[in-house]
Amino acid sequence: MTELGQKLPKPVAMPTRPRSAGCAAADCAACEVRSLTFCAGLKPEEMGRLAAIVTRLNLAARQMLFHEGDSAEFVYNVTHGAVKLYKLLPDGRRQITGFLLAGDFLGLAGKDGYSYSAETISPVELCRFPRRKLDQLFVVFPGLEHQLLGLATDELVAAQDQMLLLGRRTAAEKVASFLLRLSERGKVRGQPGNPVQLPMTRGDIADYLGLTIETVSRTLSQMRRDQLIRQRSLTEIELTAVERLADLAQG
Amino acid sequence: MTELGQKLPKPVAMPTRPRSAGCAAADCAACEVRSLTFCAGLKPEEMGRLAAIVTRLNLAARQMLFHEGDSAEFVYNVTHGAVKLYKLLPDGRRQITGFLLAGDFLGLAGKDGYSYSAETISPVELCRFPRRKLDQLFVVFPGLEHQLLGLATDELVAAQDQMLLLGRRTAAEKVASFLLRLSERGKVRGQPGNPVQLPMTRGDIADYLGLTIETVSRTLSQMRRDQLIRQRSLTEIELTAVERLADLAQG
DNA sequence: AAGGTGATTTGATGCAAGTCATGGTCGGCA
DNA sequence: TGCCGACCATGACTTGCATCAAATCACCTT
Repeated sequence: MTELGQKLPKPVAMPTRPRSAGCAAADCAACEVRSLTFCAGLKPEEMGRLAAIVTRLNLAARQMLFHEGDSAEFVYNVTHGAVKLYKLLPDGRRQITGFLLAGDFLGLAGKDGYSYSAETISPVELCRFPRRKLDQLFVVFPGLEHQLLGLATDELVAAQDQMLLLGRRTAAEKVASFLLRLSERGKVRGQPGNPVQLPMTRGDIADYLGLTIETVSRTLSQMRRDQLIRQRSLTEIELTAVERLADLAQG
Repeated sequence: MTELGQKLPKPVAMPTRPRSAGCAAADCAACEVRSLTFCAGLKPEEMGRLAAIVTRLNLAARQMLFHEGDSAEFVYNVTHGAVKLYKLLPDGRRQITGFLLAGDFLGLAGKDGYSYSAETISPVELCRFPRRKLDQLFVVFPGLEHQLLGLATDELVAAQDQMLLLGRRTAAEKVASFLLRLSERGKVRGQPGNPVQLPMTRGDIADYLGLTIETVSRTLSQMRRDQLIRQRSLTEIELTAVERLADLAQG
């Protein structure tokens, strides 16, 4: 088990970002990640109605967006930074169910409120939509709900992949899969994709892969010895043998 | 690792069920499980349009509905029997991502086709809808897509629960959770909920919980010794101490 | 009733990953 | 500049679950 994140919500100074990218009410047209969100492919009129209900948020690292069980009043789009979603057992064991990067969506919830807690990893910028008002827009613009169903379906596919990983892959396969997936996600966002950025801690990675910190650390060390990766820094890993890494990931 | 299901698709004689419950074109109004499906709460006109595109299927046990990667041309509602969904690794390791019972929905897929294989466990009756025609109905009846988003959200919540189980629970906690969940699902369907029915094999349970057959068997034996359960038969388990079982499940 | 076959249970043993303990590294701050 | 605390790496050991190997059970078929 690892630290719980809630501990030490050290109030970090929140730098006001000068750049205004994202779904700001006045600026959705300039949003860099729009094509990845449910804001993609909307008509100008629909965009305007969306912009009218959105609130832009800036959060420092290690801030809670909401806790598991909270009534689900908002949905969010991440426009900058990284967020982790997790569930806890009463004794503190933690499972991270996802890492969100720029362009990712969160907030779908059943009748029991949010099914996970959400906490920022780095300073984050978000678009926040009141669920109630979004539901009203669905009636006028069914295409919006269609987009959302598409996102939910993608999430479901990813969740099933993660079940296969958690239930049936070995530690080395888990870590290799994780690095490759992060690399792919970088590419989709127009980033290099090869020196992979790891905004999360080893503890977060462990709780995402169903391992311990020590096993993650040892596995990365072994990959370094096997020349599969090179560690430029703690948060930056170069994949030096993507092909062999992919073989390893598949068993 | 366990048997793969594909082996021995022994052609079982398919009994033609006399009863015509389910979403048969002529009989959606009498469907026993409608309230659990996206057919719930539709207006008569919408029901009629749905009934016009549905095909009723009867399948024997151990039949494939489709394979992972197949192009996703249909979605299904299970009206009788049990279905398992699973993903395979190249070396044969298997993760079952879900068991479907009467009233459950399957077939949501991203652009790469179905993300899992689907195989019947027992004789099964299904309603099959062509995805293309369903999409056309969405344009006319947005409420249908709304229902579907609700179902997808519920599935997502369940998937996150399963990640917590696979990544962080012990073998005993996994089996206890599994039995309690099956009991709850029985209740929702108006069944007793206490002698729990297990239509799947020990191997299926193992591949669902990320364990081996032997560990599942040993864990059930231990629960029997601890008077937590009583085994009426291989497929029927009585929960004799639901409270203690729930404590065990939560760690 | 006998025999065959697959599914389940049980026991013995091994190993992958967890736990415990220690030391190193890095960044922030007085 | 040097202390401090969080994070990370690594060695020693422990253990939960997997693996391997039989035995038993459930159920068909003849």
